[in-house]
Amino acid sequence: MNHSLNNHAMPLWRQIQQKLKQEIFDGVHEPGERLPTELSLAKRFGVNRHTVRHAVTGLVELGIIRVEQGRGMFVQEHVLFYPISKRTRFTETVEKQNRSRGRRIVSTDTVKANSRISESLRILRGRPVIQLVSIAEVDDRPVSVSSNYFDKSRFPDMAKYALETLSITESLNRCGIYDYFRKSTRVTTRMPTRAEAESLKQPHTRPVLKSESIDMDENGDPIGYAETLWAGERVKLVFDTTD
Amino acid sequence: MNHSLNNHAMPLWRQIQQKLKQEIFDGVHEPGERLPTELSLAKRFGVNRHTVRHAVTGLVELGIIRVEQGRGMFVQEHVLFYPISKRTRFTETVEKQNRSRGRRIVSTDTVKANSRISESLRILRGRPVIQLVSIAEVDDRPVSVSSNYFDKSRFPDMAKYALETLSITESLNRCGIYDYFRKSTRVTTRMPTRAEAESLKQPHTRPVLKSESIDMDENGDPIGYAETLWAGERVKLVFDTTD
DNA sequence: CCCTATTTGTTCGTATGTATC
DNA sequence: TGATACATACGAACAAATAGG
Repeated sequence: MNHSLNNHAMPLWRQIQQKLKQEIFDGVHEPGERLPTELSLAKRFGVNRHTVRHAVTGLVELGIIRVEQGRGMFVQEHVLFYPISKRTRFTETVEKQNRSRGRRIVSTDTVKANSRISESLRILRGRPVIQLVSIAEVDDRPVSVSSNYFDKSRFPDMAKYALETLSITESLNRCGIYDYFRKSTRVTTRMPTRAEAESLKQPHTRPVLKSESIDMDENGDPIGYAETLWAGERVKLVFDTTD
Repeated sequence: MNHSLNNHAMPLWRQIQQKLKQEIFDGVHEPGERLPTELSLAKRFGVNRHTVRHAVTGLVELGIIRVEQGRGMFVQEHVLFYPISKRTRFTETVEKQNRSRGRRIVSTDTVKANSRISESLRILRGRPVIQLVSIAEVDDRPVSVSSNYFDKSRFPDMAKYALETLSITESLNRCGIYDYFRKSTRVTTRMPTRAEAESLKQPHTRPVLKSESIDMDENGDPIGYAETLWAGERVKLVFDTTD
């Protein structure tokens, strides 16, 4: 019998559910952190393990808690809804969700276009392209690692501008591209390498989303190709096809 | 020295590359199958392991072979490019890629709308909805497992029609919906459960794509909500945002 | 590779209170 | 009052996944 809970004839499991919800809301358990085990929660509340499980199922349904067999229960991270439409802009997208954002340039380089890059940018294979590797962060946590590719002969100073402005959109502005549009986006999934998991600060046992996207100018000509890895647990790509 | 390869002064690695490509094209190694180990290939061609690796990297670049550290090299399955746009139809989509297709109804049921379903269909939580679980197959291999949800009060006979026609589009036709549109699609990734991996006939150590999609009628009112799991290794979702 | 400890998932059985007919 | 169904709660055992040595 637990007297601190036993009131109002409300079922035990519901009382526990509300208590846990409140604690998570109050920040007792941070997003992403592991919750106490079922057994220890059962002990704490003075109930059977089943009762705790019953309480938790509702919170899983609500997307507040995520359960992983053999690992434990975790407070669900706030997933970032990342809308992808004709005009996709990282900065605008995130600020609408009241999150802080940032971009870190990892490296800039000049490489030869492989088949995928050359097809996307409609240039010859082997031509020099500027590779821009960057990490996008939301609420001080990395959400994606991108490799952006630009035709070097068309945008010779992209690398410099990117390092100065830390923004793709702004860099393109300085190159004379005042507006651009998302042409297509391909999405797959795979397991990350150790290094990729490290960059995204996520366990390497969890999958990532991979997107290959092409941006174009007003004439429909490609201006940039990008391959982006997204932290699978913290991101939902949203495609709106209403118009 | 290997005399069967050594001709035309073509580099050994390139000869090996072409030989492997030819074998895969000829079906000696089936898509998805494991290739011989680097070492055994090296032995077979009478070259050093490095030479084989050099040959393989080119095939990886071309998307013909996939290498998984510690597991081996695999012939890349033909990925299905699944375009998602305003008008998304499974049948049309697949036939354009000259693949055979099929849909298997796993179960039909009447369940209560959870929060996600009710929000998507704009009905009250707990209202009865028809759940339609089906497996889509391409070239006799499952590519996705879908749960489609329809408001039971609006489409009371969906389950019956689906079992008869094995097609969502056709079933909606019989319900008086002669045209419908994709409203939005959300994409994430996660690891599959054992049962899900089994349904998709894929290793349970490989991730799946999850999409949550809403279809609407001409008036913009929702008519169906679906959660779909895609075999991550065999599918690329393609979002075209040109119009 | 096996082995072990930890943790969640599943399935039994049991008991009690409550609502309904 | 009795019969029945359902929700709540506990206990035990085993299965399955994970993590670490």
